[in-house]
Amino acid sequence: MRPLALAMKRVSEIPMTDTRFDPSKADGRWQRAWDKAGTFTADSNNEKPKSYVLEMFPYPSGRIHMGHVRNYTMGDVLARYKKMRGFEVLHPMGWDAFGMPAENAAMEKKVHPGAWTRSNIEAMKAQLKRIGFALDWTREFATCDPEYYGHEQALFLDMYEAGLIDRRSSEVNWDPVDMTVLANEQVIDGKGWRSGAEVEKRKLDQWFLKITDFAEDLLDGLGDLKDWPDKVKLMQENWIGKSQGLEFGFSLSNGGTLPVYTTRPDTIFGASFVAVAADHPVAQALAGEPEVAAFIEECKKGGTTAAALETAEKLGYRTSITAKHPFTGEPMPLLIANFVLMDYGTGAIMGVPGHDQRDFEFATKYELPITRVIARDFSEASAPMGDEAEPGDGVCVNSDFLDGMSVEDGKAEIIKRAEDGGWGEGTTVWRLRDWGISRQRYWGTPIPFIHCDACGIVPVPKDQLPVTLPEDVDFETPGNPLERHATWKHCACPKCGGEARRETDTLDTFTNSSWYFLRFASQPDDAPFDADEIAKWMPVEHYIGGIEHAILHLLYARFWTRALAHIGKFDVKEPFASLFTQGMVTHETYRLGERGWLSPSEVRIDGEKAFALEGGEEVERGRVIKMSKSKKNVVDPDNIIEQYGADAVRWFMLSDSPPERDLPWSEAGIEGCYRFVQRLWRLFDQFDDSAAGEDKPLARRAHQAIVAVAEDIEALSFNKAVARIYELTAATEKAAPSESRNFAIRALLHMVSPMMPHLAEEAHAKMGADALLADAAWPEHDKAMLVEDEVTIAVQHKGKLRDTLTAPKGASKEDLEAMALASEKVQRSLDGAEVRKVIVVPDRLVNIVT
RNA sequence: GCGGGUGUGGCGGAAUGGUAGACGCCGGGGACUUAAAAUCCCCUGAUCCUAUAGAUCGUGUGGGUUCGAGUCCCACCACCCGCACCA
Repeated sequence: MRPLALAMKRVSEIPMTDTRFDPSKADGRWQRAWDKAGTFTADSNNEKPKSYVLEMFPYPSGRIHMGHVRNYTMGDVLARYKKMRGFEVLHPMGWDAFGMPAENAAMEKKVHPGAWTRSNIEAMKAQLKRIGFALDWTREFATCDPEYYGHEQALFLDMYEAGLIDRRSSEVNWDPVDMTVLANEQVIDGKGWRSGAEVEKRKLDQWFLKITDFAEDLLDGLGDLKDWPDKVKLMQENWIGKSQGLEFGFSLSNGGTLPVYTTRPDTIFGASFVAVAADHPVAQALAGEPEVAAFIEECKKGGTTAAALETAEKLGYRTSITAKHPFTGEPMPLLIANFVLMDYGTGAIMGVPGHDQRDFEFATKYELPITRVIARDFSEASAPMGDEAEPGDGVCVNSDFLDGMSVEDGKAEIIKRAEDGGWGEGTTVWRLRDWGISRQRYWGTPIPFIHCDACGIVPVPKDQLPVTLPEDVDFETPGNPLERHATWKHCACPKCGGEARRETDTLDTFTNSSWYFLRFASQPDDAPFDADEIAKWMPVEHYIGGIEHAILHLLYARFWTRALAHIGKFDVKEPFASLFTQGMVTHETYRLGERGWLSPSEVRIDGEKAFALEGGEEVERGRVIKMSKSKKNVVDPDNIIEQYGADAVRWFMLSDSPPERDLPWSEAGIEGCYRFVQRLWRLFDQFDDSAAGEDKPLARRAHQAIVAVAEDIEALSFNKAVARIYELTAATEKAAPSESRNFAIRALLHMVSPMMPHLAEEAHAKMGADALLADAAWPEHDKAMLVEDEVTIAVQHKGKLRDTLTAPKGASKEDLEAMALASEKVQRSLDGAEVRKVIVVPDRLVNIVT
């Protein structure tokens, strides 16, 4: 730790004086004042326009980290700014409290997941309070509260009623370490998103939410999300994966029909084989033959990781079956192929080697015919194929009646003929799958269903909700504690009264976060939410969180909102009007041979080099990457706040880096922020009631800053707002006392109040105010003061700057040209050359062309 | 492979087609002080130079459009992210 940091500790013990702001006293004082006054309690019963500012609620892992601080500081500035602008602001906080880590803790530390979660929430809430966030804590809840998940169960039953929920046997992603099913979205590179274990395929009875019913709607809706990052919209679009093509049947030589799906019906005359997935019924029917069985086994072995797929060789097995081409009637071989996926399309394809790279590689290997049916130009119909497929655009060739047609027309023509002939139809295929939500875990929302031998699957009657989790569970053995609990699952069938069993699966935690924003907006006891309140607050005006939720959470939340609107709960389609994905907080890494990674607090920086505090050896300074426990490059917010106060940390979070990019944490940076807190404190102290007189240039800068900072905040360009505040601060410091200077000081006080609320309140009170600054309005600006009366004109010759001159605003082109030519520097540059043309941009520049 | 993003001083980054490097950090020099901390002031892209002046170069690379390009267009390079045997 650097000497300055040590000095800070002493500083905090020095009483607050005119020249020193003491956050250790002020922070708590104002946090209590806001609490007591209910300053940030949202009230829907007034005429003010409403604004809902929301940050993605945290998982209560134990400690707040810098990423949270950055995320919530941005939201906090927006919430406080909106309030200053006359909006009634809803800015709530809660806890995404179900999930695996609680169960892992239960296994490792022998604590109940609920107790572990509750104590984490308590600790993290205290941390958030210390940062002074303008949150409406009256609406706080945790998703593990029975009231919350009980309402979730009710919504689940409503969705079941409406046919949006399915129970079916399905091949699922099974995580052998967490011993649970995972959604496709939770499988990353073939591994479980939490455990990192290689995911296996299993067939299980599962509950599904029919998100695919909304595929088209979810895709179309992206078009309306004007204030979402294009990147996120694209990721969702790709994930939903709409593709249009033709589904048709091949007549097989064994008498059957094989449905295939293709997006390129225009290339049908280039088809030279047909291939099915290893687990396709046609392949399975042949599994009696030992050779086929062996091949199918071989196909299953291949890894599913990206690297494995990249290098995986295309394998095929040629069956004795042939398929008849629908137009030429030619028999084509049917193969079993490892690259055909059972769960996309029909699990079978027509192979067109000339115009699909995979088919090309496959055909080359198994010596199947490769014909050109698309060419760049009709005259190139007989051009030989190269050593790659040609998947691009062109015209149809060697294709009978399609010859000469564009790819697009060719597609339409084949689809039309297939439909007219009754052997196929144009279809849409989606990449998106239904959302499997069953989890064989304890710490989640119990699925409110009962299995009865006589009545089948029976929903739990709503008056029996919530179905709560049993408290007495053990985590000694792997698997689902609900399943092996002695009594919990045994119950009476609500229909026949006979003996029955509760569903022991719980809901995927992503269901908890799919509607929490609705519960924040209204919290009646007897219903999940109130439609009138929803109408007042929704949609969320600003939603801020990490890019890692671009698909999972954000797609699910959009789906739930649509589904609930679909069943008539309210009239909101999109939950989040604007979305902002903030960058990560990063830090340099330190590594020392055998000792491995060192944390920043174990390292002393000296110029270019770094040394271990313990032992003094030189340490290797590594890349600046996301703060993570494993690399030890973390900085604990609590320690920083204790040293520098909440406002310095908040200011750091907003400074320098644009909010969507990564923010490198540095000791020097936070010290600079602390210095600025103190600098402002001294400036605020110079507010002087007795000062008189006008300082027009300073007043003008203040008015301009009021407008510019507001624009920057609204654009979430906090780094620019910060820079402008620095500029106005410097100008104000230099100015002599005047009424204008007092105005500038007050403007600064108000402008920094969303960012450094404690300092601002303290200074505000010291200036004699008895109301809270948090309730004050954004400063007014005078339009007349925005306009300069003198401007600086750049004078260029040969495209280079030669001189600058000061001219009255609005000076005529002729005057500017004359002034420019009169410049000694310009004349020297011209050196007698003939002026051919002079370009004058009023109030900006003069460019002389010779 | 497909899709997207980024590239500007030592560092983070500013810049409606119009003075590139605002603002912050680092660094250097100075003032104040017995000394230190804190604070304040000045300098700080590179090169040349006859040095309070001036010139040239400079926003990943190469072209183009323009009176004028970090910004627009074309081609390329590097890095980062997402998806991926999706027919």
